[in-house]
Amino acid sequence: MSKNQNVSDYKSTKQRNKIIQVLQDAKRPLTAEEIYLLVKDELPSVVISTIYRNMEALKNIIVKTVYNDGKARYALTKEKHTHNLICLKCTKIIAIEKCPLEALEKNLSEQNSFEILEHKLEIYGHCKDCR
Amino acid sequence: MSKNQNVSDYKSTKQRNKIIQVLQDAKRPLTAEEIYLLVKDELPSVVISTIYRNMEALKNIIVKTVYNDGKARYALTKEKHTHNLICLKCTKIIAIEKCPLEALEKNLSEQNSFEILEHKLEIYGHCKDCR
DNA sequence: GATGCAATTGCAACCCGTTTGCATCTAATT
DNA sequence: AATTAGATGCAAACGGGTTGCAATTGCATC
Ligand SMILES: [Mn+2]
Ligand SMILES: [Mn+2]
Ligand SMILES: [Zn+2]
Ligand SMILES: [Zn+2]
Repeated sequence: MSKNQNVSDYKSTKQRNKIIQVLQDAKRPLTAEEIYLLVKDELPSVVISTIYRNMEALKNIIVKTVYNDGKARYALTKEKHTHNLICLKCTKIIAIEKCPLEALEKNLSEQNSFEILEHKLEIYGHCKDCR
Repeated sequence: MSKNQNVSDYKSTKQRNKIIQVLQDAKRPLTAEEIYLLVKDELPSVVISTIYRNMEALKNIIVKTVYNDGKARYALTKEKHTHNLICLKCTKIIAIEKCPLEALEKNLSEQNSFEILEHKLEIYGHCKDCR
């Protein structure tokens, strides 16, 4: 713990700042590998464990979702959260702008005495081109 | 391919039959490890790769979902599909009986020209005991 | 019931996304 | 400039899942 009034002991490093920037610029949740490659463009010496450790360090502002391919995706919490239609044939991903659950969470929460903090929703099927 | 009229070349083995029975008796989606241990009670020589290979062989009647803990859960498709409220503190799992998406899938499908085959929904938060 | 053969299994090695120990570096405070 | 706790790079380890291979078994055919 620090002796002063700082809320956190987190330091501002070039790796961490670039990671946040990459996530801000992202149009969809990114894998650790994707973040790693984008950060590496600017900071060639970065390693992937730095990405993972920052996902943990920044977990208060990041939402993590493990897809069915076994890889986690990371996105900034403040970014408008979207869900995806994922094509099982061509793996194309179509973002859904409006979260279909928003309207339902209140009821769900009350009926089950459960404080809902986050949720994970992906929809799988065949896209227009693959039917 | 077989020469006769069989729809599939799948054999009925004691391992496979027991795996299906375990899934039928399950009250919630099970991990490969959980299935393995339950099958092992009756067939001590079974190995976990047999479980995984059967999850693949039986994929037409099984739905697989990878949770945020990185482990996949397996359930029979024909079983009433449920979703879970998962407590982030005590990992308790509360099943939701009615799928909140059913009502929305039709619209979603039409608006995006996407044939929806399955979906994955988990909700994370704090349960009554952990708030 | 014996034969033939492809599907299945057990076993061990492997894969790959993620985590961790440790020495070094660096941001931030004094 | 000195101090020091947090952050990084690197390499090794972890763990859920996969795979090559030889032996076994279900099942169709005789
Ligand atoms: Mn949502
Ligand atoms: Mn559903
Ligand atoms: Zn497609
Ligand atoms: Zn709880």
